[in-house]
Amino acid sequence: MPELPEVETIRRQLADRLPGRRIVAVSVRDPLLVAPLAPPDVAADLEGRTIVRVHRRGKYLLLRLDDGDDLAVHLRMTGRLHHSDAAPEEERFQRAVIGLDDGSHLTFSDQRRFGRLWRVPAGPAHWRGRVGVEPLGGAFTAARLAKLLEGRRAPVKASLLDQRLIAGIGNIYADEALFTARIHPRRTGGSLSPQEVRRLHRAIRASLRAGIAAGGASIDSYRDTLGRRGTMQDALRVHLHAGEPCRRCRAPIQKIRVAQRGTYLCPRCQPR
DNA sequence: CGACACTCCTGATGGC
DNA sequence: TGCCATCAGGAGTGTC
Repeated sequence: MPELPEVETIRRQLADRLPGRRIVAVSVRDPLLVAPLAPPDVAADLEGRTIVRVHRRGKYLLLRLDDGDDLAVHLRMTGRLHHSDAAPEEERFQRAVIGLDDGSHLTFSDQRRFGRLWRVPAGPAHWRGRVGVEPLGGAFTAARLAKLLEGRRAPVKASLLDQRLIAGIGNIYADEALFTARIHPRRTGGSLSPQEVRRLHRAIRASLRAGIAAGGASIDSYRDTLGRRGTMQDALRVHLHAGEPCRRCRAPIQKIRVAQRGTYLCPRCQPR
């Protein structure tokens, strides 16, 4: 599932190719993608606009339009964005095809139809309160993380997944970061020592950076904009490795459920 | 406000 | 082999 590293991989690819391109034709095949708006209205609204910049907020990909708004795209579980030089062939899970003035096409496809595409006003106001600090940005310090976790009684993993606190961490990188930091996912945020918070801070950034360097994790359906798989799935140390020996201590990796998510950990390296 | 359950979706999986 | 129930989960919403 696309998390920050996967969305960032897509962003970097599109940032090389989309700025300066004018949208000439929009075909929304699945009304759910743009609900509650109607596909023809969305098409008419976007056609003629020029994409000036490709940026990202957490897991939200943002295409800045020349009228000042952002076209926001969220891939959720199984969404994909594909950029092709020619018009794409019809495919079962195609939800929208955006034709650009150089003849290339941006295709949104999504098996499970959780993904969404919508227009938002540019700037931080829209995201304030909904999307928290960028974990790879300068504002995300160990002190900031400590403040976010201070007094929290929820499992620390639940807080890592809460997009209002930190933007872009999903189930994969939460598991990996907690393993690296040697913290049990069910520990409460408020129970972490300053040293543990520092370890977690470093581990979050290291895990996300590793994911970006690997071009994302293609566990299920994630592909980059050229249809290629990432390689981060091969570098995961606990996520999806239930029953296998821990790489650090050889104890069998456990799978438990935390915050309604399948959660992988080493019970010896990550004691409660 | 914080914590948590519920909901949306559909392909994959497991049991019988 | 076929059928059906269950599972997977990001984020928005509702409840206490």
